[in-house]
Amino acid sequence: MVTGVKQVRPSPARQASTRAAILDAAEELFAANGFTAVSIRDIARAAGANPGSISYHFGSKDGLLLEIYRRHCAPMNRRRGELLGEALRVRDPENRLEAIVRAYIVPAYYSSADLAGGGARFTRLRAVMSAEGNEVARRIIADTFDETSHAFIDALHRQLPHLPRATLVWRSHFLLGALYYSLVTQGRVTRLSRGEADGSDHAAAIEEIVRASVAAFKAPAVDTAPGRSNTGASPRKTTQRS
Amino acid sequence: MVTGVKQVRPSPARQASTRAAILDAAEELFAANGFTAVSIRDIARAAGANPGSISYHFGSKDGLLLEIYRRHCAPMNRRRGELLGEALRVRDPENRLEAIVRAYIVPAYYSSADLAGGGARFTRLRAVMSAEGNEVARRIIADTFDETSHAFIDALHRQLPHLPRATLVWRSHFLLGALYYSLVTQGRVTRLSRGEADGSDHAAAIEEIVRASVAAFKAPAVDTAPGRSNTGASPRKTTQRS
DNA sequence: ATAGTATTTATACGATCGTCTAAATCGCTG
DNA sequence: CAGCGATTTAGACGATCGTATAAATACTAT
Repeated sequence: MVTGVKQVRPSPARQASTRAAILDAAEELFAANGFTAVSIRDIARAAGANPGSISYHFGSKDGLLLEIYRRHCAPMNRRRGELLGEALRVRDPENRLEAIVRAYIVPAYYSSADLAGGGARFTRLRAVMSAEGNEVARRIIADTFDETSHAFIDALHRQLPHLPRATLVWRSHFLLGALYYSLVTQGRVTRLSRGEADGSDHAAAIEEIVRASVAAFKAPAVDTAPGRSNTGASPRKTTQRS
Repeated sequence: MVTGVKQVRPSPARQASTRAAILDAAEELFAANGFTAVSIRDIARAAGANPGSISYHFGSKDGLLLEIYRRHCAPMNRRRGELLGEALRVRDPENRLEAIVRAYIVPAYYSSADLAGGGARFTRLRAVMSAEGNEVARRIIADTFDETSHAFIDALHRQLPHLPRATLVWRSHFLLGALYYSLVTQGRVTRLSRGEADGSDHAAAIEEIVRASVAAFKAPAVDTAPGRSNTGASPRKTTQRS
């Protein structure tokens, strides 16, 4: 069955360039339009390659997606680990919290040097695959990203020991959602702010997310006891448990 | 044709039941798997209907999606308007801010009475369409939701006049992203919290998002002047403008 | 009950999907 | 230069896609 992934060792032919062009094109197209909506032929056309060469290099469409994840996950999470290590050495607790948050966010935009600009593109792709419920992506996330997220949450927990872990998980989840959405729907920020903000300005987005997330993390935990009063919004306020 | 939802109207034929069954099935499938990945035949099978009847009732696949939006948008945004009006009448400024935020969030989970449980499902669908860059959805969002979002941001601006509008747009954007992601990836919260939190508990999710968002909105604005010092995280800190 | 309309059904169409095969071409090595 | 493995190419396969059509059926109104 054409094996799966070839062994890129003796550096043969123009293989490297075609392979990289396919990966780049697929990443861009998947991130912009979703997995199912993009055909093998679309990718081949964008990469200037033959549809058959995609099967040759990656075996299948799933194999191509898997390889896209492979080339990004390791550098991104390694960078996150480095920055988290640096953050934990920050003396001032206030600055340390921000540094931890920043260590989680920044590599999602700028992952590694050799894939210039690819960090944000790959993160956008992750957002789209997550929304589509892609099975390949789901498996990789559980295998690879949960570990990094746990390390991040542990660091937050040491920093904010008065908050339950569940609270930190929720807020990390919101942070990731905000980050994803900022990459998926960039035009809306520009439009709603009437040009006052630029939704495609990654540097600005990072600063805004950091500021908002740090404030969110520092908020007191939600009181989970039943019978809270609210502003009369929810029609069904049963406070169900487990 | 044992459809679930009744529609006691002038009751022409079994039209109402089939039509509603198709809408329900399509909404569920689109929200779970994306637009392109779900075929007309999938929907027909799930709805217990004939593929041809979808063309008959909705003209095309795009027409079906459009109708899904149509039946949800008006009730959801009307409810948001009502709750925003109530929120603005809250005396205490602290509670008023929370009420405003709640007015934006709650209808996304519980939109209207006659579409029980459909609010969260439709919001999840919006999240997925947004991620996929669906053109039908994009047009509807710009036409319908921007107005509601502007009203929401205006209310926030009156409440927090010291913050630039751009800051409020960013944070509203993050709020929406968090909300979307909490509906798209519910299992991850449960998994990362090791069962301490339930990602599918909408009531809990609302309280967590409200708490986190209110805190985020109250944070001071990001200093947009160039040359800020940071904790040494970002490799490229150029603070580019426009 | 019968006529007429609304809806559902079976079926077919052309297009496009992911994948496979075999031949052509490339780039290196002996 | 000849040979050979690596890569690219053109083409075809069956499956499935969205949609249209015409016949069959269900319902309403007279």
